Amino acid sequence: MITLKDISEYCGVSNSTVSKALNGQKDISKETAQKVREAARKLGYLPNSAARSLKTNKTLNLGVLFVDKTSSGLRHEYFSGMLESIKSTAEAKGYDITFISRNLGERKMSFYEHAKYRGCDGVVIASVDFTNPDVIELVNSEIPTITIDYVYNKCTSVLSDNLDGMKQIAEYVYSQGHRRIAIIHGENTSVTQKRLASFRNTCKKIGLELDEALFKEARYHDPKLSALATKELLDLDKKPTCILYPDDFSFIGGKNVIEERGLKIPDDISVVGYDGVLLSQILRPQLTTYKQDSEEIGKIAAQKLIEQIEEPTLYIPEIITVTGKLLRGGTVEKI
Amino acid sequence: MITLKDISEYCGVSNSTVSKALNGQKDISKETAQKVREAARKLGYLPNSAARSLKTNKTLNLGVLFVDKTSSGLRHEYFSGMLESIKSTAEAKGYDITFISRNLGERKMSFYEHAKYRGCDGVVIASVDFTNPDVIELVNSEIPTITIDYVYNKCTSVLSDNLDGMKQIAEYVYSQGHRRIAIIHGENTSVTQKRLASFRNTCKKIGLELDEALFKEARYHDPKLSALATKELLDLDKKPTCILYPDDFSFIGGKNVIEERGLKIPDDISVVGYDGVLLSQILRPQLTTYKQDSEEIGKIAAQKLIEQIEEPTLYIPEIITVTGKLLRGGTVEKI
DNA sequence: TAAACTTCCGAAATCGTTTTCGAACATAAA
DNA sequence: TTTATGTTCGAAAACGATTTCGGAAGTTTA
Repeated sequence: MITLKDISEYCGVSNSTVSKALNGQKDISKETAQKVREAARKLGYLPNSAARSLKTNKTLNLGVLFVDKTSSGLRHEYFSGMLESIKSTAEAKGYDITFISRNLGERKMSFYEHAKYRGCDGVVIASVDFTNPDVIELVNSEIPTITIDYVYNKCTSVLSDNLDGMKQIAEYVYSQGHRRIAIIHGENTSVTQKRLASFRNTCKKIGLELDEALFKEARYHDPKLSALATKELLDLDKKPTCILYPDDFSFIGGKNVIEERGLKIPDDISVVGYDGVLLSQILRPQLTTYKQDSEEIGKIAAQKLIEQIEEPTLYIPEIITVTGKLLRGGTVEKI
Repeated sequence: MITLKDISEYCGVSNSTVSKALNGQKDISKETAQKVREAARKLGYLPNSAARSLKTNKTLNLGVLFVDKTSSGLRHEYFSGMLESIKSTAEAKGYDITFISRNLGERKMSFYEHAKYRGCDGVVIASVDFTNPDVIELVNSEIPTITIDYVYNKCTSVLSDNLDGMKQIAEYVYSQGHRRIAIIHGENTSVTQKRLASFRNTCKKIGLELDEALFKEARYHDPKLSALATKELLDLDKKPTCILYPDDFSFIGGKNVIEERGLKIPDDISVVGYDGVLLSQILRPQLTTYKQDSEEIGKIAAQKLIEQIEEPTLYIPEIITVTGKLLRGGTVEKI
């Protein structure tokens, strides 16, 4: 392994000179710096990140916390897309990505301990149970953190605009003449709460009275539960003319039930998804849905986290909302 | 930050004693070891991984190389499932996962340099362009590597059994009476080559003569291209009775075309996918497909890599094939 | 010419571990 | 009693970088 020492011997200068030259300190003459850099290249020098971070207390390493209760986890395009985006943004700024988990071998660690042990400069928290004490410990620690789709008091959060999403969906569906709009919503999380609140609010604003019978719960990303909910809705005396699904993938479950009953989308019943995953736009008719900009969310999260790491004194927690876009597919019929 | 020194002062023993006690060396008396461990717990000691790996040259860190040309990358369930599995297997053995990329900040690095810089104890290589010189450099380096779905001479590889997959599909479809079987295959990769070879081979074995007009290429994970290929196939004078798709997701593209033409699956035409992603089993009728065991693949890859890292002297490169399972959905009609 | 700056470089301390080797002591064997 | 053996611990040297501080030139100013 080539170390600083090898270079210094090769160049006939000291250790410190080499280090400084390579790091672009300005108390090194141009000629020396040039000579050192060339030698480094020639010898194939690579800095040792362990040694470096031991001394500097920085690792250029970002943790990501990506666990979820339903364990659909990375299988969900919203998260895998976000991860890709976090990754490439971080890399462009010189940071690597490490997954934070709770158990490292036999040893059980809290998330905080793990992040600390790995020396993460910061952590992106997404798709977890935010009420978990371990998560809270991490957020309250000295390690810079940023959360996605959840707000804590003291750390920056990036939110997909669920208020806007549901508002746009509700308004659009209403504008197409629908008055009996059913909503199948996910389990009780802050995201679900926002979507529901926004739905109720928007309905109220446009003067649509709500029928509690049209509210059904079905866990996210679970087509079977959505199928069940769809059945219940279709069994109602006063059937909905439109069903909003918790996410695009879950919609497939509903779709099956609808088609089983010989109903046609959108002629007999209209449907709307949420997320705007690839699949939704491949289906025929294309699914009307709200596309969450998971890439933008990931990008901003990484950027803000890195800012916070590199300029801690300028840091002010903020809440950043990333709006998505209503994709008007062909699953909502004008009536 | 609590260091060894703090513990040693607290306990009134030396640095080395603390280190040895914490690492379970046996030249420390039970009483001392006990005392030290308690103090460590009480003070909230966490080892500094940078310092540790500086000294030991081990990081307990695994790199994963996950880039692909089509950049569907982690969005593909095959890979996201694999990653999850690699991650949890590695974690159980005390290893973390870091993504390896090529650019760290302004500095362009080769994959090898990156892995070396981060001190990865080993690297899992998947879903990349395996002919890339940078990948080859990494494989040929001193860093333990393991490849997925590609074989190099000197490193262990874990392969999804594409030969078996295509064989099972072909045999099954044949057994259902199909004689004009079209195959839409992915771009020219080693995976595609294997599937094609297996298809041709199986057909030959069962005495089915091949019609080159029934071979179409459409990039993986690209429903539009599959739709195109499907059109061409349906425009043939002698139409296929069954179409094999490169993957489940691409099938959706074909499905649209088929339904546009007023054909019904499986009554008018049979179809088969590949992968066995969640979606495929949600569709109605359920897609007949070959489920690749991406979790098993990830698990074995992580296990073997760790073995290689921890017992380098016992290491012998091997080729491990993970078979999947034919899922008999409802998209292949008996004729 | 002396004083005051600059510019460029190096010695050495330091980060927090692990590990080697020998010391000290106790115990067992001769 | 002497010798050999075992047990338990600590001093000190690494690992490979960064950084502080001061010294030696060379250059400018008074």
